[in-house]
Amino acid sequence: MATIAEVAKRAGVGVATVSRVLNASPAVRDQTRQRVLDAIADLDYAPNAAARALSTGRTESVGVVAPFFTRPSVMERLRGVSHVLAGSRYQLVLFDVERPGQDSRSFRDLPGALDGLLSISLCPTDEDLERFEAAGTPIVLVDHPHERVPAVHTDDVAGGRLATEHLLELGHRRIAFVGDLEHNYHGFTSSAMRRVGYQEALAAAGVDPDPALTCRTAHGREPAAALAGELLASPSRPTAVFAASDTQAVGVLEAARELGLQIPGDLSIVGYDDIELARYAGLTTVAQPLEESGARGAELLLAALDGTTPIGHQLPVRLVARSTTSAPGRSRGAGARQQHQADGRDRRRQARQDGNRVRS
Amino acid sequence: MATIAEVAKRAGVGVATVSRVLNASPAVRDQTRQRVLDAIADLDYAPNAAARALSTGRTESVGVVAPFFTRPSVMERLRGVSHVLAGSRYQLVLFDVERPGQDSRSFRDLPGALDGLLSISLCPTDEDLERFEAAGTPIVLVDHPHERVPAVHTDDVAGGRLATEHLLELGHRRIAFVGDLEHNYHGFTSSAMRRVGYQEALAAAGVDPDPALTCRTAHGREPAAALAGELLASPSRPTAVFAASDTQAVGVLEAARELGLQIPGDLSIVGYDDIELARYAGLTTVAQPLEESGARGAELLLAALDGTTPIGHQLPVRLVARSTTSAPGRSRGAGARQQHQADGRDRRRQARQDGNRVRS
DNA sequence: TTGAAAGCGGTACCAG
DNA sequence: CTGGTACCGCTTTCAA
Repeated sequence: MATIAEVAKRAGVGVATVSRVLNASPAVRDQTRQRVLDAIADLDYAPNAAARALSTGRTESVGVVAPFFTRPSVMERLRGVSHVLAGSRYQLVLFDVERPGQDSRSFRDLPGALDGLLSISLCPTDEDLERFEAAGTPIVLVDHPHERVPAVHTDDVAGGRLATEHLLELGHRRIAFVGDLEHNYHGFTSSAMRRVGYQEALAAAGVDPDPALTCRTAHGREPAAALAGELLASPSRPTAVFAASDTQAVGVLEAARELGLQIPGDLSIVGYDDIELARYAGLTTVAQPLEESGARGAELLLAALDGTTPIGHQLPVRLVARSTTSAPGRSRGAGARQQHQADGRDRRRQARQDGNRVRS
Repeated sequence: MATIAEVAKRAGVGVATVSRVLNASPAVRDQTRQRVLDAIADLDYAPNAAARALSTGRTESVGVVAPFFTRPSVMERLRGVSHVLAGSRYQLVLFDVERPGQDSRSFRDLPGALDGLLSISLCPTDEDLERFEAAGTPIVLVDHPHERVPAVHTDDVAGGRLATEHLLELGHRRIAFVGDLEHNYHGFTSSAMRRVGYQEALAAAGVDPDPALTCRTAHGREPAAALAGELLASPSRPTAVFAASDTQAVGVLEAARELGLQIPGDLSIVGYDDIELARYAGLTTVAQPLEESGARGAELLLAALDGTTPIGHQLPVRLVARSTTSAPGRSRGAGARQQHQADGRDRRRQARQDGNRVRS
């Protein structure tokens, strides 16, 4: 690979001039620039990114950390991020945080190696944050609110409430919750928040919560199916299940079918996220703009990289009633495209209408 | 951010020693090592990736270029790549090649900035290849065969044949093909190959091909739905459609339902890829191991990075009959879990059984 | 408008 | 085992 020195020599100029041409500096005579350009073409020269990074202190790349890359919801967010970043000069470096520990190692080294960081669903520790701040590396959070860091998030508690209220309104009283294990490292809290919303809604309706109906298991369709298998085999089985994610909801759906239960006649099911699959499974769910959240997060990060101080904001959630919910004991769907709007958006930011439009 | 020099000073040693500790060289007395380690901890030192890259010539990162990041099939492949890479020391730099041109720019600079490259579904030009070869940067292809470059691929022609034969066996004669536009830059050829398989199967069955039934449109559910809408409204509509991807098949499915057609009674549909959605849509499809292909590709690349010269191989495809196909005019599914096995694997490599196992 | 030279923060060779 | 030092390739003053 040719170096800048070779280009300079061939063009009969100094390396500084080549550098100027490379960086589109106006302070180069046209004639000179052309000689340099020719030399670059002749030598098939391409600048060395590492050398440039070392010299400038910037790497032209942003990191995206995402847990559970496996999850469709994360994939959809990533898609939004990728699209926005593809239009910028930054490269996207992906950190798949599947197992704990893996990330803490990375996080330490990251500030120096990256110009910015987008954290999806994960919340960096205060220590991590300090490190980034010290290095002047901006961070933006997606799917996790934060006091000090710009974040694009939704109100998971409100979402959980929404799902549960939908079931309550249909007449259900024995409503189970199926969510993730909550001893997550690094504050992956959405399932827990949705559970809180669930409990709030039950309490508000004066329904006595049955602890046996609040279930948690490893994320994924199969664990949820296994759990639901037991739950639904019980004589005191619930008439409805609110799952903290569509993936888990589909697991519950499978388990129910396995047991010969009619959906929604014998069991109503509400999911969360509205991933593409939910639409095809006809799943009633709490929808949030996944791809958009990623895109917004990336835009915020780009803005931060540009020197501005972006402020985060909340995206709306809404209930999408499909065919997995109905009144208990009935066999028809919830009927008439019933859609509750409930964006838990901060009222003080109500004005940001344009920023919060829901694509439907 | 602390530098190696500061650490050295604080530990009372030379920078070389610190570097040795950093790189786990055994040639350091334990006592000295400890002093250095302490200094590192005190200063909260983290090595600078750019400096290291400049010095060693290696960046510890591999690029993954993927077109149409939007496609579920690509996402599933990426998932496999990510999982394997997460277990290595390499970082994953993602290149989303949505629009042409975007990539050619990148490709030029890539060899220097990356230790290796994994190209998904895309085929680099010979020129690109030369550049990588010259830079000693290994490339591995996923979903695209190649003579000179290790690749993990499937036989798309065989897959197209498989789908079409399935329909022919059911008794269909008017079989349409719905695929991507074929004037793709950079050799994204799978749709075209599947079409060839379709045509071969028709010819082998002695069915006169009707050019009006071979359709191509932009990739995606909606374009396919629009196309199918016209195709199916025609009085001489086909009794079956083979779509070059599940996404397009779902579009056809929607269009058919829109027209009030019974599936599979009035129209049989076969997709391709067996993405997660296919399972829920009950779509008959040609399955290929998507996630596995990504994982395999990543393993190959890791092997190449390790100095070995890996050889690519072919992964099997098979038909999965679900409920969108039946004999023409009947209203039931294709029945008894009929599954054709047809991995178009190179017979000379037949021995590599272990490497080609199908997960079902 | 241009060139010389001093870093940027490591690695690795060469002495000792 | 350890330290000094010459690069790695580019950017960016500083002078000319």
